[in-house]
Amino acid sequence: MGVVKEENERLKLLLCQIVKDYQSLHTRFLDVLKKEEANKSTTTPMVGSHEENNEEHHQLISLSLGRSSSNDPPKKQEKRSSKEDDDDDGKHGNDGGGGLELGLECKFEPDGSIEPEKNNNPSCESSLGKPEEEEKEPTEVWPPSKILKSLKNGDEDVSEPMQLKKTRVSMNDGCQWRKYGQKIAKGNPCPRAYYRCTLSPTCPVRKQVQRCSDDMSILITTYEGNHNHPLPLSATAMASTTSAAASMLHSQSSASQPALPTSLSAPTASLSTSTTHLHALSFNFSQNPTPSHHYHFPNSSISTLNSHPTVTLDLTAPAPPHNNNPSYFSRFSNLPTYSSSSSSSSSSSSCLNWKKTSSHLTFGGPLNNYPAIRQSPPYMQITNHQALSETLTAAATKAITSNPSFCSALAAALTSFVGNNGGGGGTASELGFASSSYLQGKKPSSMVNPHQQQKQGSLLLFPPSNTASDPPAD
DNA sequence: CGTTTTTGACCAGCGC
DNA sequence: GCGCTGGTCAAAAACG
Repeated sequence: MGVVKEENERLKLLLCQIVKDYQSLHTRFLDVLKKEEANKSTTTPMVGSHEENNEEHHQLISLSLGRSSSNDPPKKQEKRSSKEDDDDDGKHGNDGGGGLELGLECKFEPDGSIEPEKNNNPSCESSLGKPEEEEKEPTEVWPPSKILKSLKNGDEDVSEPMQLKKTRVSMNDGCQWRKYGQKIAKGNPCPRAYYRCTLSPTCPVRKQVQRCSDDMSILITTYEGNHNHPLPLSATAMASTTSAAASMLHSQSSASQPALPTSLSAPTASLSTSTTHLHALSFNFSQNPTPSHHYHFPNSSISTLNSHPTVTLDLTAPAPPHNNNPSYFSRFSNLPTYSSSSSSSSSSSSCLNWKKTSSHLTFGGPLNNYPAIRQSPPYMQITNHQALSETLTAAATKAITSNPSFCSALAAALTSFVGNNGGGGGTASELGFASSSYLQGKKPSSMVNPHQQQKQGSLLLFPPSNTASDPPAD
């Protein structure tokens, strides 16, 4: 039904355009007739001149169609013929040379579909299509083979064959992963991919990658387990950044709701990313009835408003002069699962849904326990927000500036983590987070604006290190 | 030829 | 018990 509706909408738009085109042509035709009448009244009617006028007439009409004859929909020619039924001597001799153009912009493919390179990314604008024709394509699963196929059909990617050939996944989060399964999950037409960490044969870390159903340019990554081996530097850098963020979230949540572990609602992370710049990151903690704490990384935020902690990384908009005003973030707070940046430039959003297992939320993260770092208890107690914010700022800045993927990507995410019990002292067997990351070289360009192809990146949230966490307060 | 991805099958947990 | 769903396995295919 969705597909049919969309097709219907497209046809409606097309019909509107054709009608408009027809009216325009009709007006021009009347003008031509008037001119012709005027000429007739001032010159002696002769056969030769009549033919000449006819020829001119045909030419004008033909030019006014403004479309190549080969692609003209039959309807148009019919219209023209009906207009010229008084001299139907077969004149399809439109020389098609320059002249007036009332082109519809959209090309008709042999199969009847509208050509403008459809872009599944709602935030992308086709440079060919009319804005009103840019409707969301139905969500669709994009296996690599299909992606490649679709890319081959397009012409915009011819200049980037390297990207097309690359089908293997390379998760740029500092670890190496091997895909071991794929499944269509309920509620999301995009398949969920399952990866194992291959840095160590015995590493139990798993991660799941799935496209956001709302914006398929966004990938949602969920980690589970703990690495039993050293992490690469790149992963460590991100870990230091994201663990701090996670710590803050967790701290806030646990501090305010120590006895209600399961009441920590699945946080929603939304992030906007730009194609080239990561502007900043900001953390806004507001919890009733306590005053809000706001940590500012320009244009981005992580907030734990009430029961819906939200992480927002707006990497597109320039930093407002004083965006530590909570209202700046209000648009992102309390969003159910998804929020979109209002960025006028290319942007996309992601929603990260927390996975809830049993009675506790889990997110896993590429946790690194090795060699001596033990997984932190489910609750981290952070008492000095100011100090932490500074640490976080430094860590984030360092990680962001040192890792190009941050700059090119978007993506990112969030989270929360959680313990599996509220009373503290639980088994703490699960700790994690979700984040957005990207599939390098696997991103179907048919789904993104070419200008956005560099936007994907990753922001990984790692569990806090021992230095940033304490045992549960209670 | 070794590694990785794909994909159908299998299994377990859960709700009805 | 049955069906649905999510996670994993493993053989085949694809890739480099």
